[in-house]
Amino acid sequence: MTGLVIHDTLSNSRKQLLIDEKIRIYLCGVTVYDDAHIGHARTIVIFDTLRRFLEANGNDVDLIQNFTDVDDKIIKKASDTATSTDSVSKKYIENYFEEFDALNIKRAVEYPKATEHIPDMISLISDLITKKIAYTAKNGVYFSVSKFSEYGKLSKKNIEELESGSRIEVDESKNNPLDFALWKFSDSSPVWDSPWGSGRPGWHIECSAMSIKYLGENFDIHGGGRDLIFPHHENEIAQSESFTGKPFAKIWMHAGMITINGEKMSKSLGNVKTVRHVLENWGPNIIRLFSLSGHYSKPIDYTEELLKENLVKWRQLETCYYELRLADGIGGLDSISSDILNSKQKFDAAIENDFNTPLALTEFFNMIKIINGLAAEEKITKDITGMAMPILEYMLDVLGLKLIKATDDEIKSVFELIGKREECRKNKQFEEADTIRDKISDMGIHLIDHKEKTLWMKKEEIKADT
RNA sequence: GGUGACGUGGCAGAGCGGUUAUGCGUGAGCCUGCAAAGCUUAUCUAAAGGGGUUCGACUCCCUUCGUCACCUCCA
Repeated sequence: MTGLVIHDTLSNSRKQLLIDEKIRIYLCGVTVYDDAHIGHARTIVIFDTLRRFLEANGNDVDLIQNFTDVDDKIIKKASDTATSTDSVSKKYIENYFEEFDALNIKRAVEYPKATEHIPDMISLISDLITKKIAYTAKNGVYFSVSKFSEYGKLSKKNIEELESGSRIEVDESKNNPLDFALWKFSDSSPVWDSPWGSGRPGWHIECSAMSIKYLGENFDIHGGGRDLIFPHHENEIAQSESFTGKPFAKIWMHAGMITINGEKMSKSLGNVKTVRHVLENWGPNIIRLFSLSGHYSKPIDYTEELLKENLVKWRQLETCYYELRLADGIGGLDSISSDILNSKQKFDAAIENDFNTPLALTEFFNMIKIINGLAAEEKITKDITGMAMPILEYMLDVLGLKLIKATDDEIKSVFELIGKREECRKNKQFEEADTIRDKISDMGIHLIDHKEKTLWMKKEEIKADT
């Protein structure tokens, strides 16, 4: 495969993802100075799902995601909390992995850190200075925007308008207010030596240096949140293309923001929901479903209603999985196999069509409805499980969803208790039967009484508080 | 002010120049000893307003209004 088509921000058109032996993706990660929030989670879930889809279909994916671990905000946090910048970034990187592992995000191939790539940045900057595209001024080394004629091509801005509308405090030492820092002079920690004086790198240069280092000069997809289009990605293009003389990323893919009451989640508005908080209250699966419930390019409003809707769907999915898994009926496949194959085909087609996950989820849950409908009639057979389960598991894998599995001990005791309960029910000892049911329920296991038999499923505990 | 995007039924949310998207919610029912879960069925026939183009527009063009994002660190 594949026929994957993605909307490219730069050309403002849909582009086919061309596949050589490897698909190389660079995702702009987080600045590690504070807790990650649900907005970070959505962007990362989107790219994780894209990567999972490609891999599930037999492609080799090189996904690189950086950590920005040198930044003014980290410095501020360190001084506010009387620690070092290292310990600040270390702490939040640890938190990051804890939370995003819990979210079932596949680890990137590499998580390069800015602080570990200073020499790469310095050589890139040196080259730009040699080419007279960058210059040294009082406060640092700057990229001269006027030397890159295509500046603004990503964000569709033109330089004159930017200059007139600029709200940046004008730094008189710069040639042009739009010029951005490649290297900032400083004597206080964190600080590195450079040919131009001690200091630290500007923000944008790390992504140019690290993406080129790990993925080459021209790679497949460069991703991040929409809010990075300007200035971050615009500047990356300017630096990288000036450096290599080649087009940078082939496809620029940008994820929409999470909003609250229609407004972007941000610190200044005080409407931030941390990943940790949402994980505690809704768990990883609901977050993933929620994150994919709208098209990746559009905003999603964080509301209890939407979360609850996804919780309802999650419960249907749990039922479906256990109905399939515990099926022991004998019989044929009926027409269901073509329905299920159809769902799989539509699911893939939706994702290939500019990563249309809301449509893919519709197909996914449509398939679940078909299976659950059959289950309600007690018509699930081993043969049906044999054909449907691999497809269900494929979709679960692509979506990064993970069902809670019961331990062997739990399964053993559940079987015993179900047997006992059946006895009680036969003897019309309903109080005892209900007591046993409560006991099973305390184990997080839910019983499904069919006509002929009782099924069980281990349900994920979800508090469902926003 | 500039740039970009968007405005679909109570809510969420796709596609498409001419066929019911779909889901949630809500009503009724089935199953059950009772529940839960699940299922079945019904329900809303929606496209911000105004102009065009067209045999025909939710889908294309123009315009008014509205919303959001970016222009400053930001996923």
